[in-house]
Amino acid sequence: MLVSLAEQPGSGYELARRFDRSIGYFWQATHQQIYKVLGRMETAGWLDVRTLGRGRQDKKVYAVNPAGHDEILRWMGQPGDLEILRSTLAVKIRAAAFTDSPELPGEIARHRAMHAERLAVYLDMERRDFAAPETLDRRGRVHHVLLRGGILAERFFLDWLDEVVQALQLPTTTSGVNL
Amino acid sequence: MLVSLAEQPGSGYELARRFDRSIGYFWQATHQQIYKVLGRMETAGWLDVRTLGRGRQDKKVYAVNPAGHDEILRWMGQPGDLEILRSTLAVKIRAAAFTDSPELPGEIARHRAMHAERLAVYLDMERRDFAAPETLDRRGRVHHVLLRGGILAERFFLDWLDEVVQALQLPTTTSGVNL
DNA sequence: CACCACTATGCAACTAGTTGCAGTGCAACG
DNA sequence: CGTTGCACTGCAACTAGTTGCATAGTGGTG
Repeated sequence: MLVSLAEQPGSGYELARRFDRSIGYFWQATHQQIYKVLGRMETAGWLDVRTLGRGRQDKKVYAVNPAGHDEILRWMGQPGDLEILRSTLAVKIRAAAFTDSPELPGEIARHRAMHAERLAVYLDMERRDFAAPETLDRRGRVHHVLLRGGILAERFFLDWLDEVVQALQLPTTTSGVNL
Repeated sequence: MLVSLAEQPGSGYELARRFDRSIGYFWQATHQQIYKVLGRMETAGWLDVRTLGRGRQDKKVYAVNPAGHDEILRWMGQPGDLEILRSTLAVKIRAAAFTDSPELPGEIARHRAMHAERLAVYLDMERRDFAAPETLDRRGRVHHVLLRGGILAERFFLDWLDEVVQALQLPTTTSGVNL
């Protein structure tokens, strides 16, 4: 999976930061996870490494080699799992059918606010980097459509949380216009 | 987390099946996972067990006791992680910026079809079980709003995949009207 | 009555992912 | 020129979750 990201070479650290952008909405990984996978893929022979040892500071730059490229194609060829959605908040809401937790409304509001903030960030990115979608090349269109996924996802969460607030007849604290 | 589901008593097997319904859209677990967590929670003293041993067939019915109920309240009191979205398909799409995989369009169509099918199932459930939302009690409203989450989620996936198809200028294979 | 599907539980071994810690070297701030 | 912050890598120990297997009773079909 990380293969697809080492596609454009870089160090583990850079990869971790890149995760926050491009596909952070659809896949998340800590730097630990990345270093582990990087190591595994190196021993599998899919990556080439150059160690830039200026001084004693070691920075390992990984690049996908032909074997790695083959592996990507093989992986893309086989069917993958359906998208996974996971929400502890939903479980808490479920529990609200039985239990009365005074903190739940606040928690819902918190989630709503965070999703709203993310949406704002993503929309900003879209405005800045993808102002003219028609002029984009394939690479640009791919990046744009992934960002679109992030935007639609956040909108989904907001819409849903608004329905939740309504259904539980909670005070409409921070609900407002989305777009 | 499973606590909230053992709220209405049942055996591990029943829990696993219940997962497929109520909150399957927001949390998934195999029966293995459930048996493990059930065991852990029993030793933690949050559950009471009655073993129905008709013949030698052992069926363990779990029920949350007061200590378990306290634990649920405690858990609901602390802030939880943001909703997590995870899609290997998105990673493959990302890879499509560099690589040309002949199977990718089919894979996208497959995912789209599966999401469409799920959406149809959920809408059916809504039509059958929640025809008159105004008449629902708290419990019913909670179940309904969770189902709404599933519906909105599937719609989000469909919308997004349609954008993907358009962005990659793939033949519009199975795309159609959603609702 | 042989076979299959379903209800029902669980172990063992594994992979994936998280958390906490720990270190280095560089650049900027005051 | 000491401290802070950040780029950079990694180990060790853990929790979560998956996969494959084993087992057993029950009810229905051909």
